[in-house]
Amino acid sequence: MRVPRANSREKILAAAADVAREAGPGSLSLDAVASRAGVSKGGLLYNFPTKAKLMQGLVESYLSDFQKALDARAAEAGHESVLSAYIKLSADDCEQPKPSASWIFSAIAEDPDFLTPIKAFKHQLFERLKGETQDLGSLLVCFLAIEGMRSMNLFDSDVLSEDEHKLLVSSLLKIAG
Amino acid sequence: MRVPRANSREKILAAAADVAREAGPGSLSLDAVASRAGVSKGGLLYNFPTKAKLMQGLVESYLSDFQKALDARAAEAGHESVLSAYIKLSADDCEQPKPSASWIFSAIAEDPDFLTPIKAFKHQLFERLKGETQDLGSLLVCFLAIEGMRSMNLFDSDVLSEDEHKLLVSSLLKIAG
DNA sequence: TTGACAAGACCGTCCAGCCGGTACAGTAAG
DNA sequence: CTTACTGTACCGGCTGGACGGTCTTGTCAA
Repeated sequence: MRVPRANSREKILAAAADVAREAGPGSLSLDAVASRAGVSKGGLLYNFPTKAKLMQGLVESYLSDFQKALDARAAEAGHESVLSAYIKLSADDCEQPKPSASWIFSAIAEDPDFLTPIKAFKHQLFERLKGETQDLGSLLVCFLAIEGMRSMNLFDSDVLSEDEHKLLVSSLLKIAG
Repeated sequence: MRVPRANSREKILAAAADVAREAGPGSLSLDAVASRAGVSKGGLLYNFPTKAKLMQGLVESYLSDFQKALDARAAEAGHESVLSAYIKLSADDCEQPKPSASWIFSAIAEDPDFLTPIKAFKHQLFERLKGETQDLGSLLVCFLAIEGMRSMNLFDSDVLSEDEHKLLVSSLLKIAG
C-alpha cells in the first residue's frame, strides 16, 4: 500500500533527532530511525545511502534552520544589533528543557569531522558580530556566554534557575549595548 | 610476560583518554584501550570489570583532578576570589589545543547518566561561587562564559585567536572584580 | 604453593550496508 | 483501451564484521 507520500527526507531527519533525544545518542541506529520515521530500513537507505550521509543531512538542516531563524530575528524591529538578536534567539532556544540537538553527539562519535561545518558557521557568525561592534571585550564575553548557555542546554545540565536565566540574558543585553 | 609493577589503573585511564582524543570518541573500544595501555584485554577487564566502570573511573578521576587543581589555585596568593581562580584555571586548561576530555562523548553515547556527577559538581561549584559574590549578574556572565570556553575547547572549535583569548580572560577578571 | 594479576581465544549480540523483491506512475507502441 | 516496458520509491531479510564480556590458562611474587 503506497501512501501518496510526504517528504520522507524531512520525516527521517526529524525522527533521527527524536531518537537521539529520547533514547540517547548512543542508540541512534538506522533501524531505530527507520521505525520511528514510519519507513523501512530499505526506504531509509534509499534516501540516505549511508549513516554518514544521514548525519550530514542533520548538520546541514540544523545549520540552515539556525541561519534562517537568526536572519528573521535580526530583521525584526527592536533589535539594534545582530548580537542582541543572537542573544535573544539563543535564550529562547535554551528555554526548551530538551536538548533538541543531542544527535550532535552521535555525529561526533561517528566522525569528529562532522563538526567542521559547524565550526565554520560559528567562525563566520563571530566575524559578522565583530564587524558591528566597537568593544571587542564585551563581544567576546557575550559570545562565549551564549556558547556556554547552549552547551549547558546541550549537555542537559541546567544549573541555572529560571530567574537566573532571565538575569543572565538581561545582563548580556546590557553588555551588548 | 608480567612486567614487574606499575599502577595499571592509571595507565588504563590515561590510555582511554588518549584513544578518545586521537582516534575519536567513537573508536573508544576496550580492545583499543587495552592495546594502548600496553595491557591485555583480560588485564583491562580485571581492573574495570565493565566498560561502564571504566567510564565511571574516567569521570571520577577527571573530577577529583579538577577539584585538586582548583583548590590549589584558590590557595595561591594573588587570588581575591575562587571565581578568579576558576577563570585562570579554565583559561590555562583551554590553552592546550587538544580537547583532553573527548572521552566525555564516549561516555554520553554509552549512557547519558554519566553526566550526573559532572552536573552535581558544577552545581556545587556554582553555589560556592554564589556564596562569595555580591553581584549575581556578573557571576552569571562569567560562569557561563567560562562554560563557553570549555565547551569550545571540548568541541575543538576554537574560533578565538590567542589575543582574543587573552582579552577575554582579562575582561572576565575585570567583571569578576 | 597459592593467590593476585594478566593473557588472549572465544562467544553472543548488535548493527551498517547490501540485495533481491514489490508497488506504482508514466509512456508509448499495438 | 490495453499491454509492455521503464524508472522511482520503498520494503525487509540477510550477512559480515566489530565489540563487549567470559573463560581457560598461564605467570610471577611472597
